[in-house]
Amino acid sequence: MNNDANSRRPPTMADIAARIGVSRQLVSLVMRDQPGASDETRRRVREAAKELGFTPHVGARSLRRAQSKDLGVIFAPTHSPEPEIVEAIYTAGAARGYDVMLSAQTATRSTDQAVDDLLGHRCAALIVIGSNLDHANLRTTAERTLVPVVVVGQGRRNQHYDVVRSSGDKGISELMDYLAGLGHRRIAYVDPASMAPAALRRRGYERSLKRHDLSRDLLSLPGDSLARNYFEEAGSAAASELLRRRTLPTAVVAPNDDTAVSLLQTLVRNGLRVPEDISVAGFDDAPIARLTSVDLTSVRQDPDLLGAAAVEAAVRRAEQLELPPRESVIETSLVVRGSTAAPRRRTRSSAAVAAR
Amino acid sequence: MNNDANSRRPPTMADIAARIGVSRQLVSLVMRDQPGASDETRRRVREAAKELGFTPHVGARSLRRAQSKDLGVIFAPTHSPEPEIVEAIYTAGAARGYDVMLSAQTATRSTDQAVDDLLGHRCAALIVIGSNLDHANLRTTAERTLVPVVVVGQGRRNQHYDVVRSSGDKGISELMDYLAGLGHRRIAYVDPASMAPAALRRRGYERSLKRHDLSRDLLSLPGDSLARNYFEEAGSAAASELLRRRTLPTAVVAPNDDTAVSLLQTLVRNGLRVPEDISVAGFDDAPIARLTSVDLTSVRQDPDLLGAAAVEAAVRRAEQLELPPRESVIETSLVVRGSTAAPRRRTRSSAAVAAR
DNA sequence: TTGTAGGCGTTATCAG
DNA sequence: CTGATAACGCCTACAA
Repeated sequence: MNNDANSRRPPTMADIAARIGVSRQLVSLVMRDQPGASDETRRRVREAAKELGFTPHVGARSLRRAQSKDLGVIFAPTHSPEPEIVEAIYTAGAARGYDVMLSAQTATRSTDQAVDDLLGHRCAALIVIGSNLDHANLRTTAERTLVPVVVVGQGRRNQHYDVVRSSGDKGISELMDYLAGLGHRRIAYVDPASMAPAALRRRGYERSLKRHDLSRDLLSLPGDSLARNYFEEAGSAAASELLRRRTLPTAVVAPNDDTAVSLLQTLVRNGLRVPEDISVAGFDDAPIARLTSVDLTSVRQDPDLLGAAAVEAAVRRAEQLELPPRESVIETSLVVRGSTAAPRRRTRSSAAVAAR
Repeated sequence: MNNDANSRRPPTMADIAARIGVSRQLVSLVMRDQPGASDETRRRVREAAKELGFTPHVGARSLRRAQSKDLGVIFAPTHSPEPEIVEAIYTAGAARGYDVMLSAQTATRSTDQAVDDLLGHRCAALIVIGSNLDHANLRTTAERTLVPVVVVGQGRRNQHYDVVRSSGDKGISELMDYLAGLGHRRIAYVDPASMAPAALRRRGYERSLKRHDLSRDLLSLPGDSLARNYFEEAGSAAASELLRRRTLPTAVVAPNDDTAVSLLQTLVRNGLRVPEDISVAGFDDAPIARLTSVDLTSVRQDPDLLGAAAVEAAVRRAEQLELPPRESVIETSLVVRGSTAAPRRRTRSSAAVAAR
């Protein structure tokens, strides 16, 4: 009855046109929602397309079209806030009429491979999320690309690519203001040495110390940010270091939630109560911070806003290539949860630890 | 010196050919590593390609080529084991000469949209990871697709699409054997009602009860698996229910790690010690289980094997469409960590809870 | 080893 | 609204 098994060729616009007796270009018009077809014809075209299971060939389309409407996105699928930003990019892109093409960056697949993949599809712009490339590499990439590049999460304003990041310094400052306002006088800060956006956040801590006349208590953790579970191990290590002390700070801040949660859990497992004995806060407001069983105070870095800003930057320059790249800074906001509270009057907590 | 700002057109094979004075087809030959060009010519072509920043237009290529070498992958970027499976698919696909095209499934982007996206690129096969579609929908999708569909993580053998899943029932059985072997006689099981692969895992629990002559203790949790943090909330809710009891089981098993970790944390926050007072185990061996501060015993569901099996199924049917779909079952393995131990002789733990 | 010719499915232009 | 024609960049076949 049907064609044989080898008629696996997907239907084309010509097939639709033949089926309902109109021209190919009319079908094309309808598929693009362009004026020039009657409502009745539109209906018949759409109906036939559905019956045949027609899907436009995007390769042919991009071959013919002058300009692409695709945003290429490079991301690390298993790296904490990146998938959320990707979802936001889909939403923001759709709102501006852009499709999204994903390309993963993994242990066995370099950023350059992902770039070539997306360039091969002739994307209108590239959005690179949390790349492990440094500025020199990113610059080289942006130069060979011919297409605007937007870097999300790291970097500073420069003339080669757009930068979209959150205001980590101000976010940490606000968190410190809140803790100091609660009465905390000794606030420790965990610093995972090899984390790209960490420098900015630490600056927020350092400046807050002066503003509130607090003493500095920096726990610097070495390591490789690409190593599996680096952030979590940094949190555990910081907790262990604290637990070895005779007196504890009344609060600890970490520049990401993975580290903060790991720190918090290690403290709790060792008999401390949070926030009664010690307050803990993080950065990101990652899903893990929102768990009712974690309930971590954190500085929210809105993935939706980051994604939207990245799309805006990409579209802006895709449509006007001569514009210079910009830097977009996304405001953070403090999310107070149950892991922080006013310190106790006397440092009974440290006594409790010493007694263990 | 150079062309003007509007010469943003990416270089083509013709440009390369013109530059070094050879024919376009020779360039094509070289780019495809086909025989028919001298080594010297090859070198010059590659050099010119690099200088010009040439990237082959995959749209044009797919338009011309008879068969595609792309695997389309549909996944939910923020859903726990999926990104890891995606990474594995990249590796396995590359080993077989296939590229990977990703398309995300989000709260605002349906599976069908992702399917259309990938079909538009004329992928050779579709791999659908953890879709929220039921069998009827998946079947309809597979039928309209003309291209083989592989479903990862759920479903049973059928004649419309391939199924690649892990042996959840056997995995849970093995875990139960281990716990019973430690001396546990009362083992509770958390069952998030709306989780796709949960039914199979629960069957493993049920069967183990008979084998070890244990009494059944099933905590059934309602909810919508697409809701944010559903699994975590299920874990917290299960913990709360346990804490209300006068006597506790000596062990609790959950069919995924998110639920198990949330359960564990809630128990710890309420003063129980794990594993001294109660053992907790999960399923997935997700990264979160490996945190030193969580250290959760779990049933490992190897994302690399799942990804490799999915690629194998996809390639197999892409290259021989007439073959019937198969079901591939990936063996799980028990990963014992610190959250499980032999129960205490007397149920002091329950007394401790009652005293709170 | 190189050249010539044609076509993949779509978009675009222009005259009817 | 249709029909004719061309083009996008690449691949394939075949002839030189």
